[in-house]
Amino acid sequence: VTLPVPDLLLNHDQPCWVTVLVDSPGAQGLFTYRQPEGMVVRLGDVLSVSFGAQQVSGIAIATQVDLPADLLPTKIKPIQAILSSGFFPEGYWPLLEQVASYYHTPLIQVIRTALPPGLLTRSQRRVKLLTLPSPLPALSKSGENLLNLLQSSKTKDYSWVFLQQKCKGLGLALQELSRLGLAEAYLEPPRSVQPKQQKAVSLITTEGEKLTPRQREILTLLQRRGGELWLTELLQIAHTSTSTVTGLEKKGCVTIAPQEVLRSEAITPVGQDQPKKLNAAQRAAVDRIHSAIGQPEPFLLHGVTGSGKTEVYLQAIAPVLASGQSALVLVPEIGLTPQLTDRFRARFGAQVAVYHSGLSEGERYDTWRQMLMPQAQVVIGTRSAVFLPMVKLGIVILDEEHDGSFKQDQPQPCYHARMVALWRSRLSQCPLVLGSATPSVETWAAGLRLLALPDRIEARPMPAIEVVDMREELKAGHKSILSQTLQEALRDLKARRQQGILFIHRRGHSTHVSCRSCGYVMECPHCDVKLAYHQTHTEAMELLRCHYCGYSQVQPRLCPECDSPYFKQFGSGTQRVTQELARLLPELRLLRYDSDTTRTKGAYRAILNQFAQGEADLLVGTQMLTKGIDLPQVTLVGIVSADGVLNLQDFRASERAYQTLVQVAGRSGRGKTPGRVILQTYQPDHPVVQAVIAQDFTQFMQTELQIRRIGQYPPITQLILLRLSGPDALAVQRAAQRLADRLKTDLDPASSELLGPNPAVVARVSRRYRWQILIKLMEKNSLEAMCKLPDLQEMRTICGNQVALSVDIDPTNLI
DNA sequence: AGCACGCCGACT
DNA sequence: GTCGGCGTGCTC
Repeated sequence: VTLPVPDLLLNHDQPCWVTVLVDSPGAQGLFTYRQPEGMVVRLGDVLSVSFGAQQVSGIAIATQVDLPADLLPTKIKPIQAILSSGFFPEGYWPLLEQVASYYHTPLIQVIRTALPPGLLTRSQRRVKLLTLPSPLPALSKSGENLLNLLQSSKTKDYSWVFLQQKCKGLGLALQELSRLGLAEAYLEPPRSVQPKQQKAVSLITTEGEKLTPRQREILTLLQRRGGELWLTELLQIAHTSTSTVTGLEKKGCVTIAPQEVLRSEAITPVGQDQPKKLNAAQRAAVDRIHSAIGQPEPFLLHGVTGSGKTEVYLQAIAPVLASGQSALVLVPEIGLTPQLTDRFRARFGAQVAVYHSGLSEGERYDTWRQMLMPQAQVVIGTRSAVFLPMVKLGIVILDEEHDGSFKQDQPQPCYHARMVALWRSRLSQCPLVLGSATPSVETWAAGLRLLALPDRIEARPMPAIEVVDMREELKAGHKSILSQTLQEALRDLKARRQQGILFIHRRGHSTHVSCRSCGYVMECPHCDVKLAYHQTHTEAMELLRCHYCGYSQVQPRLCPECDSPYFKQFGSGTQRVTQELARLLPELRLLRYDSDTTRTKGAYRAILNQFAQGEADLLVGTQMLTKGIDLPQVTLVGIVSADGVLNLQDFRASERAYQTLVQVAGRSGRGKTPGRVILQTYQPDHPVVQAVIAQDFTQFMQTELQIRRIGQYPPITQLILLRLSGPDALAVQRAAQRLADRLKTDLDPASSELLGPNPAVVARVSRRYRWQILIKLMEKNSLEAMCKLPDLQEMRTICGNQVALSVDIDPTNLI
């Protein structure tokens, strides 16, 4: 489909048929609808149409004067409603098309990803309980079952899909209940997010005949407040009621009209901030970005930890805003970087908006609309923000560009925000700045213009990295997981009233639970993975949770296999370390910073604030500590064990380990006092450890690229991962085989390689069996070399309807 | 997704 | 001989 220029009005002189891209799972495609009289549909509008038995959303794509010959006019249904108009700015469609074609995803699915959630909707079939007669009539088994199920719900109302899973023979059971008048099925109409309206009172004149003293009072109050107030505000300030104000409206003194209000996150007031003085490298970087304004030039801003990248972003953006254009700033996880948003707000004030999945549907909808306004704005957002419809985009910044969360690997499109950002910069003719202390191999190899910040700000030194060989510790008879060196350093910390960070790597996210008597390991009943142990801090309950499907259960006291009481979580990083710390250094005050303690909203900020105010000496945490937190008072970073990071089995293992270690180490010595890093490992000679100590990024990249070249891995080659899954193991395996056979005939063996089909590493998730096929394309000429795959629809047909297929271009997660 | 249509197995 | 399961296909 080629999408239209959105602003064309449909022609009303002739009978007008509208081609609609319908959003329905089974039938993504184009359907023709009639534009009813009195309705003005614009191309690009989000519509509500009836489709089969349900109401679905669709996008107006094109118009036709004549109906295609194979369609009878009587079959055509009218458009039900326009849900939203003008949601796509000019020049936006090519971006969606690019994403759809590169990532082999149906266009409507790309649109669904791009638009704020809740805008595209469909009707839902639901069942609700009507009455409950006290002498219960005789019911069949399934009827009784359904009745009980409905009663157990608070709202006495369930979706059809949900009941289908719970209740065998649902159709029959419902027929029975509805015959007796007990329950009924209904179609819930689609409900889409709408702008929030509030009544506003505007002053027309303070003069009028027969005004009461109270009314005069209100008018002067309104005048003093600038002539316009929300009705609710006015009522509160003037201590009056609606009737008085409507009285004023009748006398023609004021108007009361609904106005759109924006639902936006409450802004925490932050102080004013002035541009800081730049060092030479920062100055050069800012200047080069400025000279590229108006051109689609991509830059790699490679600045060591603490080199002041944020200040470069801020000053790069300033003239863009001054010229009336907007800036898009992408970050890995907004919750983890409250400090960044604070700095942007302190510099640019109310022009700064945020956009991420933590916002409510209404807030995301409103931010989207806000971005359609022509004035200059800054938006800071996560991956999905790359699709925000900035009208005049002047610069795109992608911070921590190496971070894995920019890649979506779950529903299609499996896009990488960095790639989409590159396309946006081209379509908007504006520079793109990729920033990182540890750029990804892909970006490094792409040969972008390099802006280097080799030194920390104010010429502060990089922290000294000391490696502690844990084998020597053991030989010397020290069995603690905290080496003598680290213990001393921690003691020293307390003595000097300084603060430190202790980094613990937990493989995956957490630890598993096993029996010390028989070796039994708790696994998820729906997936082929071990359950992870979590201690909930609210209720002192021990939970086991599956990270793949969300299943959770209370930790059993005894082993389910052999009833042994020695049934405990195993190798827990955080817990073992905190126990050890309590034993060896009881005077040290700790704060935990990990997924268990930061689960609730705002917890990150709270913990960081506590730490910043000196309520603890040591911050103990996991991976999250690597994500761009800036704590100038930290002088010591301890890495309890680098080994967990080093021993991952993936061609990107070295790259990830290097990034993690360098980022953690970089938290040390960002303030005036020089920092120190103590890295404990059993493999001090490991090349990654050596590279981290040497603090020579270019050298590390050269070696790494060499390894990728020899092993024929990305970015030298390009990967495509086809994931198949379904409830029937054999059906999935056979579909994978059929698909692989078909691909073999399509792909040129000289330039590509087919690996698999193989069962996925985690072979079962949520009771679905998973297989995968990996395609390796040997030649990769540009960052976005396109590959020739069979049509998605065709591949899905080969898989059959009980096996789902998803295409992941440039996968980063091969599990 | 939700529904109609149509083909096989268990019951009156 | 019929009822009702569920696999297949269509929805402007």
